[in-house]
Amino acid sequence: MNRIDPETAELYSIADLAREFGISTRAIRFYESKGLISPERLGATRVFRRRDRARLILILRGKRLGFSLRDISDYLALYDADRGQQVNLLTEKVDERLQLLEQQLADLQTTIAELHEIRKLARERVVSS
Amino acid sequence: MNRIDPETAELYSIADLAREFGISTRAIRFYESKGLISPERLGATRVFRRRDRARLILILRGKRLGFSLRDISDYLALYDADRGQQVNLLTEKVDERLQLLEQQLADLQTTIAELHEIRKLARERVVSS
DNA sequence: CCACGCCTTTACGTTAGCGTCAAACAACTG
DNA sequence: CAGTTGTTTGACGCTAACGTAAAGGCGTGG
Repeated sequence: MNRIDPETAELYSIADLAREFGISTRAIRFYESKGLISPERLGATRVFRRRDRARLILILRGKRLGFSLRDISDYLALYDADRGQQVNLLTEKVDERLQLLEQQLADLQTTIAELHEIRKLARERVVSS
Repeated sequence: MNRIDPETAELYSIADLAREFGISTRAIRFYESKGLISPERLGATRVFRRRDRARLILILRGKRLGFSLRDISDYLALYDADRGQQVNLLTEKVDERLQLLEQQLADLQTTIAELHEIRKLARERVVSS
């Protein structure tokens, strides 16, 4: 347990990940410059492993949710807090996040319901015309 | 039906709404400049009615969901499309929106679940230490 | 009358999140 | 060996969404 298997640690170039996720290499470098990912180097060239790729997925999901990179950075820190963190402080921050997300969930459900309503009204209009 | 009752058409100053929603008057003017709201004028002074206030609520909800003002503008248009719009085109746009929102809903639920998981792991660590 | 508070417009400043060259090096390919 | 492809680090550009003065109009109260 906790052993790293080097065989399964696939390597990705920056272009690989850019292609896979439909983003620019510039964006990826930008995320690194903001400390959201920290790929290894082979000389000067960036080498990404599964961990970096996983983080990228979280970053993009955060963006779809409308979060700033700053927010996403904080969010990633919660994942990192695996070891050697004050647990109280961690759960506190997690709970903060959850509150925000549940507010967002409520907003989202309201909005979805309203759109369904609009569609329904539109259809009724068609029928009665 | 469809009659407007002038008695219930309350009036708000820009400062009223700014205070109520905890935003700046600058922001409200900015939203107007982008065509998201269009208050009446008394001389040069903006006069807001319930309709504008309702729109503001939708705007702020859109922002909490991470949408750009451009997106929100399009969204508001769906509400306006009450009368005299191509119904097909309307429902089409509504459905587009709904797709995005449901993607967002899925992202959100995943994220919430992961955070619950993190909290659970943190607590287990406390117990076993 | 004059200060005070609230309103207006105009305009420049700021931060985030990249896009877009530019210049340079490394490896492969014909 | 020249050319293509992929990488790097700057550095400047750009849009969105306001913040922040600056300068002035309108009404009210002392």
